Amino acid sequence: MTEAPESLNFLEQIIAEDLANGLAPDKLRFRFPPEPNGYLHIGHAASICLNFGLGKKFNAPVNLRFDDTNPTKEEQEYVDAIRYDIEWLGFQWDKECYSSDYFQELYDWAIELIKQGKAYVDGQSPDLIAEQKGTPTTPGKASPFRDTSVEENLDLFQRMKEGEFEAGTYVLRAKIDMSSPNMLMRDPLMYRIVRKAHHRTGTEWCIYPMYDWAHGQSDYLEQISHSLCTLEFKPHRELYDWCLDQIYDNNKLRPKQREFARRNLSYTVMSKRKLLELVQSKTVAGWDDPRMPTISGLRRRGYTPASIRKFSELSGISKRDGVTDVSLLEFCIREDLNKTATRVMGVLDPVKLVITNYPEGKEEMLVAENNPEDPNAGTHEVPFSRELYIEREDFKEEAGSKFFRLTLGQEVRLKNAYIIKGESVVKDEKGNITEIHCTCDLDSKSGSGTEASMRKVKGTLHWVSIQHAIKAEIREYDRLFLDEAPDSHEGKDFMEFVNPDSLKIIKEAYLEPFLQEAKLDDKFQFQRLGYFTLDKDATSERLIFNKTVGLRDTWAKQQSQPAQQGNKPSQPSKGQPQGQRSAINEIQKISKKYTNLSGDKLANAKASIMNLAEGVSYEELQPLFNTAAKKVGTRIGVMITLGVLLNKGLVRNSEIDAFIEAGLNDKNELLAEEAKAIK
RNA sequence: UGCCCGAUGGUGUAACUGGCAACACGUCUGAUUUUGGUUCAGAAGAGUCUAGGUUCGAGCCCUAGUCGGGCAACCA
Repeated sequence: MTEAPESLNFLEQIIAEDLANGLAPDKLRFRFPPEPNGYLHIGHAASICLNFGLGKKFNAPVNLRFDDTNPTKEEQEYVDAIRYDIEWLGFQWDKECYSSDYFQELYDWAIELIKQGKAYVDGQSPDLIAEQKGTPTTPGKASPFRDTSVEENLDLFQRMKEGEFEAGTYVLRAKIDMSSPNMLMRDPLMYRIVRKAHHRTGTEWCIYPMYDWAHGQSDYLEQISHSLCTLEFKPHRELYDWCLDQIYDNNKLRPKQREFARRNLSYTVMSKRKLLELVQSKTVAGWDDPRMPTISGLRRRGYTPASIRKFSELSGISKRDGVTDVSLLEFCIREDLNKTATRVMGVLDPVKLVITNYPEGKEEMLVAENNPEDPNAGTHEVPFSRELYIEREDFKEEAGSKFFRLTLGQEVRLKNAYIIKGESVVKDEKGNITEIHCTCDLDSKSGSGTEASMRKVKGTLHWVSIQHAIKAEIREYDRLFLDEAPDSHEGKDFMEFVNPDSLKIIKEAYLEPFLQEAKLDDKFQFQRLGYFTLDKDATSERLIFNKTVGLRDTWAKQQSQPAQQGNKPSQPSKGQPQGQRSAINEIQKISKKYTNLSGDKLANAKASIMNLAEGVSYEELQPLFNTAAKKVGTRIGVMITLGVLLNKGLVRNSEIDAFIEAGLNDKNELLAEEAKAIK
């Protein structure tokens, strides 16, 4: 009977509260308000999924509104791209709106404000106006135009509209409060003159409203109930409300602005300006370069709409800014593709394998399962013959017992084919392996049901038949930046962290012929390698596949651990290394619950700490002197450890004395006791 | 020097509004496996920024600090 308590994010809670306080459910309406000045990225996807998700959850319409009040930056190209991306993500908007649809209403309201003495035309230079604004800590000064008469303001504003003045000569300002602690309330600009054709209104207007005068009013006109934006707009809320106050009619719904944290992804940047810089500097091939965090880039890379929606869902919504690890995004796409991608075989770094006991000239078609996760996915045929390619790294002449691949004298299975045994290698004069010779157990054909075919072997390799293989270009991508948060370093430009090896092109890889028929949106798993999708540059003569993401690879992980190779950007490693625990960590762990113990258990804990303390250095211990007073257990553990170190000849210093002194004076008897013992 | 916002495992979020700090990713074991994938079972990892206070009881409420972020575009 009791439902699992559904956990709402803070915005859903606000909406639920409004509903509980009497807001009619059919009044709910949301909007996604992009400025058409760039392409959508994964951060926008969070906002899209939030707004459209809310619409779905509360059964409310969601408008798509292009916030197009600045013709110097905005273009139809972006409008089209944004529309496409949202639909591709799987969302449908109710009304398609444009701020520019409201230019007339906005203008009329501005006239009203002037008439009420709440707005004035300012003819000063931008510099002067900025100077008069003051600073966050010092109040601003009134403009000499602040007290211009209503009639004169009306006349000036009219002439602004009619194009009598040059761009930059006059602006309309709201008359609010030049000494407000909120800089945005210091007589903000409402209108400026811009001499540029607008992508929708053409040259009809030469004055354009600013964001603050347009956004809330647009929400109001569309009767948006909840206007959700990112954190940096928080200070705008006061102005948003002020603007609404000027025009608000009690019979209508009053929109409410609320703010949430934007979604950042590790190892990339997310601002349109920086993405544009990557494009313009030719660091990437375009907005839809598969390394870009744009929706179009992710799409080209092979990400699915479902995976991006899942990512947004798992990331959640909050008011605290942070960086979400790309591993979550990768998890989402693997999860989706594992269930849907067709399994195929392709060899990226080939070495020739000859099956010496397989008849020359013979070829046979073998059956390959399209997707083991989906019994209804069917099968396809794959040609087999005496000479194959296998992956170079799948063979070692001599290998340890942990190598589950082909070695001399060992058996492995060729996926969907036969069990083979490595026999000998052919090398060139430099000692490079040019051919591997093996024999195969002709009774072991996969799916034949013979006893031989059921045999357990150490590993399974993917392969292609040389004579049947088709060639293709493969593009593998690595993270675009070497740093987890490339734009978070003061004094360093994010471009310094660009990963020079983010793109690896394999000009000639060998694929099974089934792939000749691949179409643009098809998703494949190249078995044991990863997920791949056809690139839009591909033609039937020249196939090109993008690697979306690799399979999880515990083998590669093991390999790179001891060597600690620097060729792959290492995982973020803040704090303690995981998996192993040092003595000091162990002491902390035991100490934590120290005060809950008594009798034998207490004695045992103390003994363990003293024992572990033998392996602790002063450098490790010293930082723990700052342990919060309330973490008594930890401080006791530190005190005991300190005692052991002092016993071993550690020289006292002021830090140590201070720590002991604090312990002596502590309310906790156990701590005071330990302190006394080493005083 | 002002105003606003935030702070919970390595990361992202929860904690039904004061009651045993949970979930996911990641990490590590083990089992299964014709993908070193998937799946399954398990583990480690948090004294909830600090110091006080209210309370039988505080991640949550109050006070004061600390740290981080935002705010002075004719951008949105």
